[in-house]
Amino acid sequence: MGKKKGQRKEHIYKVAQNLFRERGYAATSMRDLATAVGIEAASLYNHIRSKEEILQGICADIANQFFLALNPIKELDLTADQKLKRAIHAHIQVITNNLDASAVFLHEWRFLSEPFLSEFKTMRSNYEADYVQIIEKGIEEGVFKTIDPKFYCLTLFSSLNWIYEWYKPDGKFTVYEISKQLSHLLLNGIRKTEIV
Amino acid sequence: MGKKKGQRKEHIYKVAQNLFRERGYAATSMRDLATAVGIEAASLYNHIRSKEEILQGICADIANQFFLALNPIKELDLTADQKLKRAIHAHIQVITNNLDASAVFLHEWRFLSEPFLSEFKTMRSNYEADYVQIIEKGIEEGVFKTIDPKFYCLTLFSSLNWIYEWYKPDGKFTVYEISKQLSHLLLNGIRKTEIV
DNA sequence: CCTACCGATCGGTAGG
DNA sequence: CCTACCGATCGGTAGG
Repeated sequence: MGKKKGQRKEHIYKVAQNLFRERGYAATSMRDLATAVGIEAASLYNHIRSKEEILQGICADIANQFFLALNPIKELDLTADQKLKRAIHAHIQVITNNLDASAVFLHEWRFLSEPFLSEFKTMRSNYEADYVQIIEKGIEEGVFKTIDPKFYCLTLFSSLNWIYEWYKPDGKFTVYEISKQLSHLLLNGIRKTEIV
Repeated sequence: MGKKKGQRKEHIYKVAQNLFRERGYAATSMRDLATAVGIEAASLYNHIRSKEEILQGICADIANQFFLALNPIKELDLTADQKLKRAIHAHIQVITNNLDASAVFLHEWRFLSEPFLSEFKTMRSNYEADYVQIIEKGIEEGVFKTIDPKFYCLTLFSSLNWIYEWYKPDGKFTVYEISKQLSHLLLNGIRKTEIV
């Protein structure tokens, strides 16, 4: 019984992730969601408390996954560029394993109400700070150029967080190839002979 | 008289750009817009035909600006990396000169109805194709590594199109500095010694 | 540019 | 999980 109800809830979340991604959170009605699930709108409330609860669940889940992927890498005894490579790979894996949910996480978080909105922003700041730290260490070690760490970090994330837009699980690139090429590009650029 | 009405319309568009960016197109009501403008909701319709007409206007305007900025550069007799640098600078200028409108253009276009939606997608494809062409030429010329042009292009745009999120006109970086640093980063990476 | 109002749809609840 | 329904709000119109 409890198991069956959990499965249904799971299903509602999966469908919601897809609809919120495709149409946006605000433009997706509970009737849209119910129809896609195959039940009446009122019946949704036997499984979830509110529309926003679904959004909260999606955002918390993805946030958690990002930290679970990054935390072990932080402790490793590696040079900054190797550490950054691993972090990039971990981040890409979370996105490609959760295409719909990642898209919602990245674009629909602004519809969270307090205190979830503030929690989200704090969490995101912490995550970015971890990356900034790796980059700062790399500059100290002389592995990286003396670029502004925050600026580099924003550029890096923009590239990583765009992947859900074009990545296809059965496309021409594997996750490993994307990760390798993106790391290479952002670490070494595309120009053959560097002009200083 | 006609001039006064045009000014009001202009003002409605400016306010709409800001609201659509902050709250999203779907979550912004015509009453929100009217209140922010300082009139009643019904009065908006003396200046605009519909909510979507505003979105269409914003998207068309920004699309036009991107092409106006890029077209003259395409004809120039420059190496691919120099041409790409100029294109990047032009693209960044359009975004930083139209922060609200660019954000709407980049994220709210999916609420366009047909035929505007199809027109938008075609236009965007053409713009991307212009960049791909520059990159392909650079690979032929031996200026660029043999990276996948489409892949590089997507990464490039993701970095450029993220700028509106953090750029502040009175911030620590000028538009010229951002453009220079971003070109440098994406052309040369951040690693000091390239590992092949 | 306003008041007054339209039908449609919204998130959610009552009660079974 | 359903039928029936709530008050609120939506984009937009009529008429002045």
